[in-house]
Parts: sequence; C-alpha cells; structure tokens
Amino acid sequence: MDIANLSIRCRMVKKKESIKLAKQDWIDLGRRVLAQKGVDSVRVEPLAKLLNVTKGSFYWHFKNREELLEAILQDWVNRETGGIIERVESRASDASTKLLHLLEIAIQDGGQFENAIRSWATNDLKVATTLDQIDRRRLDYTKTLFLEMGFTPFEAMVRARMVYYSLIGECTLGARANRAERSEQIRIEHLILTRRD
Amino acid sequence: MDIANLSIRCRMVKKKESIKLAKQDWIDLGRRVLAQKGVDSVRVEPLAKLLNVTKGSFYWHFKNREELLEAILQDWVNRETGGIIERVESRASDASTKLLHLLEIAIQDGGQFENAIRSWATNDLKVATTLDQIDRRRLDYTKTLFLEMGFTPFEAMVRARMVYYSLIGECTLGARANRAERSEQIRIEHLILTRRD
DNA sequence: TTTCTTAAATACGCTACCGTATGGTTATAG
DNA sequence: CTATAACCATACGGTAGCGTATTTAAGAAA
Repeated sequence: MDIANLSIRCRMVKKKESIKLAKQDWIDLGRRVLAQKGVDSVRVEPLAKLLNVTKGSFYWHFKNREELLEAILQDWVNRETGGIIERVESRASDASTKLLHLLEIAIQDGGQFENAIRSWATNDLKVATTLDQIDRRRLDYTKTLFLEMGFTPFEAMVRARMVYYSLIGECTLGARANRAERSEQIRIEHLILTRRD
Repeated sequence: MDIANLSIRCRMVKKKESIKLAKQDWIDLGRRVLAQKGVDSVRVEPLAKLLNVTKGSFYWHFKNREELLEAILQDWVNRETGGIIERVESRASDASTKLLHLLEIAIQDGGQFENAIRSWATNDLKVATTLDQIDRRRLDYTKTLFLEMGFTPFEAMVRARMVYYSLIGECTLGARANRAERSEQIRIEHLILTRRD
C-alpha cells in the first residue's frame, strides 16, 4: 500500500465538500504512518498534508506532537484490550485448540504496526513499559493454556515463551513462505510444543 | 551506557593533542548510535559533536550521510561473516551440542545492534534485502544442524525457524529473567526441539 | 624552505519541521 | 438572525540538520 493512499476520506458529504476532522482522524492516520514508516515519520506537517488541511487544524486538536504520539499508543492499548486473546478465547474450547488458533492468527496480518511499536519502544521508556505490560499479559495467557494441558508451571512458561517468540518472529521476519506451506508448518510447531515425553 | 560516553578516544598522542580521524572512526561511532537510538538518530552534525570535530571533517571522509549509513551496514555484514556460526562451529562436535551453544550465545549480548538493523530494514529496501540474506544464511545453517540429527528436511526447517525465532525473540523482548533461570530454560527449549516421537 | 596532501574549521544558503498568534469561516443553538 | 464555538488557514519566528564553498593548518615530500 502506498503512502499516498493513506489519506482518509473521512465523513465526506455529498461531493467535494470535506467536513471537519476529529481527533480520531489524526490518530488513525498517525497509526498508519507509524506502521509503514516508523515513529520518526509521524510528523504533524506531513500528516496535515495527507489530510489536506494545514497544521492549524492539528494544533486545535492536540497540544503538540507528543500528545498525538501518546494518543496513538493509548489507542493501540485500547484496541489490544479485547483483542487477540478474546478472539481466541471465544472460538475454541480446549487449550490445545486455542493454542493452534493463536498461532494461526499470527500469520493473518503482517504485524507491521506492532513491529513499529516494538521498535519505537527501544527509544522511549514510556512506550517500553507499556509494551512490556502487553507482552506480559499475552505471555501469561499463553502460559495458562499450557497449564490447562497439564504441564508444570516451569514447562508451561518455557513453552509459552517459545510460542510468543514464534508470534513475534513471524511478524519480524518477512521470510514467510506461501500460505499453504506455512499452515503446515504451524501444525508441526503446534505438535512439537504440545508433545510430552 | 550513556550516549555521552560514546565519543571515542581514538588514537590520541601525548596529552590533549587529538590526531586526525579515519573513516572507520565515524563508522564505529555511527554503529553505536544506531544501536542505541536507531537510524534516524545517526545524523552527521550530532556525530561530529560527539567526536569533537565539525562536520567539515565528515564531508571529507564521506560524500554524504547516505554513504555513512551504507558503510555502517556493510561493516555489519563484514563482522557477521565469520561471526556466530563460526564461533559455534569451532567449539562443538555433534549437531545437538552445537545447537545448544547457538541458543546460549543468543543470551550473551542484548542484541541491540541487530535489533536496530532489523527495525531499520522496515523502512529501507536495501537494508531489508541485506538482512534477508543474513537471515537466510543463519536459518540454513540451523537447518543443517537438525538434518545432521536425522530430521526430515521439512521437520528440520520448522525446527530451525523455531530456534531462530527464539534467538530473535530473546533480543527483541527485554523480558529476560535472571541468568540462572534463563539457562535452565534454554536447556528445556533445547530438549523440546530435539525430541522426536 | 617551499610545496603538496590530508584533515578540519568556518561560513553560508537551504529545507523541513515545530509551535504560536491571529484572524476567517461555518454550523448551529437560542 | 445573530452569537458562539468548533474548525481551519495564514503568517510568522525559531531550531536542527544537510550539503557546499572556501579557507586554514599541519605533516610529508621535494
């Protein structure tokens, strides 16, 4: 997707009459730019250009650039709450199947946004701690799946880590093979991680 | 490590008489800044300040900023060639032990530099392809280890991926527990990945 | 010593972006 | 129909960084 196509047609009326923007419009665009180009590329004037307004608009909605960045991060946390875990939890019954679903979900989206956040976190303490909390929550959840399967706490943790590493790795490495082959891989991974002595 | 301490005392003579810089001095500093702050922070004027010279020096050694970035990347590739794989290959005998060493090496260094490169790659095609080659080489090597252990090519590949994901994951997540506990984890991971039906 | 080469300083113009101040427009509530 | 609030444009001053052109200095070579 090109960056030119990022500009949102947001709540137009009739023909070429573009209506006022809301705070969320800036956040949404900011999120996309963040995902594609990294934090350092989410700057107010370029964003304004993409929205076909001047920064005069921006500084009405936000105190400064920092406030936008915080909003983007918070927006991510909100989306995250009630995210992957809930999706998995709702569809499956036994822990092993849930785990399989978890692995499958990972290959759905390229995870560019999450990736951008992760790299953002390396230069920003606030982001780092936020991300750390999310990581911990997801790791804990994964661990409970293995606990349900009857593994000891320690074994469950190790396996949870390995699953989570796979999730991150899938996003980080672009080296994804074709879908079919990957699906088969996932099945094997699942097998390896759930097998016991 | 603070960024202030990055400035290199490079080939001084006698007392406060600092001698001329070489291209490599800029590359070295660039690498450190890259590791700590990301590509967008390796800019020529700040670098010059850290080296206690003006950018006049920089533009004698390099055509422009881009050329420095390329040099840094190339420098990394060079260091990488004859890196981890060779270290593992030299010390161990059988494939299984090599694999264990590989996992152990991963937790030695925080991998900040590699991390920075990886995030750099998301916004730069040339870096991306370079990184991809490195990834492929390391994955291939890991795969051969599993082949030596007698796994089928497909099983070997899946397991290799899982190992590599763990390596990356270790670097990416700061969530490293204490050394002793981690060591024990590695042992288990190794067990899980080498066990067969 | 003079000259040549390498390394660095200095000074400059340029662009991108930040944030502010101020004024203009449009929708809508009273 | 007007007053207010919400939204946006315009114009401005400021900083950081890029890259160039020119000059200075110091060591090697002649």
